[in-house]
Amino acid sequence: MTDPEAALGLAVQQALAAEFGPEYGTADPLIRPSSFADYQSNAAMSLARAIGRPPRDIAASVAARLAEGSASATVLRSSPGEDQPGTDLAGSDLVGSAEVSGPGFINLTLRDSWIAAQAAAQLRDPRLGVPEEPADLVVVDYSGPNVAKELHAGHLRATSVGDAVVRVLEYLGRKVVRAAHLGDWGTQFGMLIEHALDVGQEATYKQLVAGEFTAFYQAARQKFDANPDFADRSRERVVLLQAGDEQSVQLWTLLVDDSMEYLRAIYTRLDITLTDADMDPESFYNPMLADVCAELEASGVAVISDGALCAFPPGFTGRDGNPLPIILRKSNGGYGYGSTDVAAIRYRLRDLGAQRIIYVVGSEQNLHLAMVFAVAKQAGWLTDKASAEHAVVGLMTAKGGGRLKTRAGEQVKLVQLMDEAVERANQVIADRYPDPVERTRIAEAVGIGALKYGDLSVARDSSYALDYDRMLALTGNTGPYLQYATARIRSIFARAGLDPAQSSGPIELTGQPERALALQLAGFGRAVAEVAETAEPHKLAGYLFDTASAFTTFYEQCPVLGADEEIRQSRLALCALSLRVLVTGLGLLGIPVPERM
RNA sequence: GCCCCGAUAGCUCAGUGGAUAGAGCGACUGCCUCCUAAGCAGUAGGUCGCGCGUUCGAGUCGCGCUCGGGGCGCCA
Repeated sequence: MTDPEAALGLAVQQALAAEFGPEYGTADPLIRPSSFADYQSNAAMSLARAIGRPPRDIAASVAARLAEGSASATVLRSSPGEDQPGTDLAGSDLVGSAEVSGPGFINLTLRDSWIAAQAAAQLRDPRLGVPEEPADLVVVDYSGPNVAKELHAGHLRATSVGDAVVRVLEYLGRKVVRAAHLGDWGTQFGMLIEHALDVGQEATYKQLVAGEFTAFYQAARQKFDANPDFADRSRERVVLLQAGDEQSVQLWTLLVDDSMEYLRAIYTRLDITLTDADMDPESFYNPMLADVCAELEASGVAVISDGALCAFPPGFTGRDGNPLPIILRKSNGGYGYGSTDVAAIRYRLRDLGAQRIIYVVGSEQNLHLAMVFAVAKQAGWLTDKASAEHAVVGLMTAKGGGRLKTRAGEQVKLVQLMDEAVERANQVIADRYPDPVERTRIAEAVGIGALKYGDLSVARDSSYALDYDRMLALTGNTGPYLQYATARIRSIFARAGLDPAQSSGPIELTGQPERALALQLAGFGRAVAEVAETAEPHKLAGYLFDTASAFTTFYEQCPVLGADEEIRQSRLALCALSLRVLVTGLGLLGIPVPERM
């Protein structure tokens, strides 16, 4: 099983090396999808100057060599150490035609027999052609839940994107630590505890058990903003809490436990793989904070400024042009998010041994995270053996494009969004399934699928308005479209009384829709690997949509069950492969796949 | 004031320095005696915000603008 782009790239490199010398065997073959052929190589133009010949001449000799299939004579690896088992490059089997066009494009068409063989191999491969990557440890920080605050619509993206990234990394063989950095330890908890003391423990318990986090939080917040005395008490209360004061801890535990129950329920319904063990509460870092501060102060990374312990990573300046700090310990002795974030990155790098940390976090934290990374570098925790990256998540905006204001009631709870999604799906299928249980199950899968796919199918860093019609669409490039393709495939097998898992071909491509589908399916491994590399699930979403489109075209034009036996077997195999790619891909995005719809 | 992000079809968005910039929605025209019409085939719709530059070649890279969003010391 070989990725066509990689196979062609290697073939072009071999041709270049054979024609112009071994130094060109490592040049970028610039393989791109083409509207004039399966792929094109643009290497002739980029190498014209170095080789010292007109691009069309270069293209012509490469094309001639590719067409005659002698490229396999000298086997060159694209880079030393990069071993690709199964990259069997008999050029004569691979390239059907190579033609020069325009200023020096080489239009490359694959042989049908090669594509068919790849599809057959992919069907036999338990990994569907997805490469295996080293078991490096990757920490993915995502979702960003808070104790005593309900998840709102804006949490959806950081949650679904992070979860998709996690699933993809694990599928590729990486070792992944999920970290939902649970906000449970900041000033706001001083505020909440003070408020709880004001209203009494009994009333607090009642309100929280009823799930009215938001109301409770907002009441506290209002007092905090309006009443300086209350605000001061709150800040003092955090210090007490962080120092382990019994009464404070007791009330805090109440808040945490209730919130966890709420989060478990919503993650389960959204099919998010986060469990209790993946919660990475800020309070977890509390015992490390003093030591982190001591270490940074000893190494000179942190200094006292205005009574607070601050790190001033180089290159960051504030409004007034002065160096900008990360506050590690506040002047009253308390710790804030700067402290825990710095402690967390030390823990992840030094204690867990993470080789990569991906922060799937809102764009508004860009500066803060850049400073955290800078401090980690200064401290010597973040070296060139590891990486920390901010996978920026776009902000959800109000209709006009500004901030969503909680006060103005613009914040929509994530649960409301989910309910509405399922309700819309329900309406579409209201008269479709006799069994109400099955109907409910399908509506749930379709609604949640639409919601998640809607968020996962756009670049994660684009900001976006809360728009039900857009987010919950059920037709077109949507989750249900992909789900529907799988349901149709299953229906074919069900009608014939066959098990897709038993379908093995052989595969023979008798027409354009079959050929296009098989070629599309071959790109699965590349699409998955790309998501891991960039932490951008929308690339997989786009790939799956193209795959479902290719399948649907095939479905419309190539009857399966009514075909002659040989063609029937081949088409059943293509169906089986399509089904596995789509189901696996949707699984990697965390989108449920109903059997029928 | 400084920093980060964005501006592509009526709307929402893709787009790896390559040829004639693509989807979906919406609009319009067709398609259910045929494996599920949540579908398919087709039509219309673009000075890729503006200017200059780099390049054989720029929606893509650089610089300067305009407009919008976000951020910039004890909230997270």
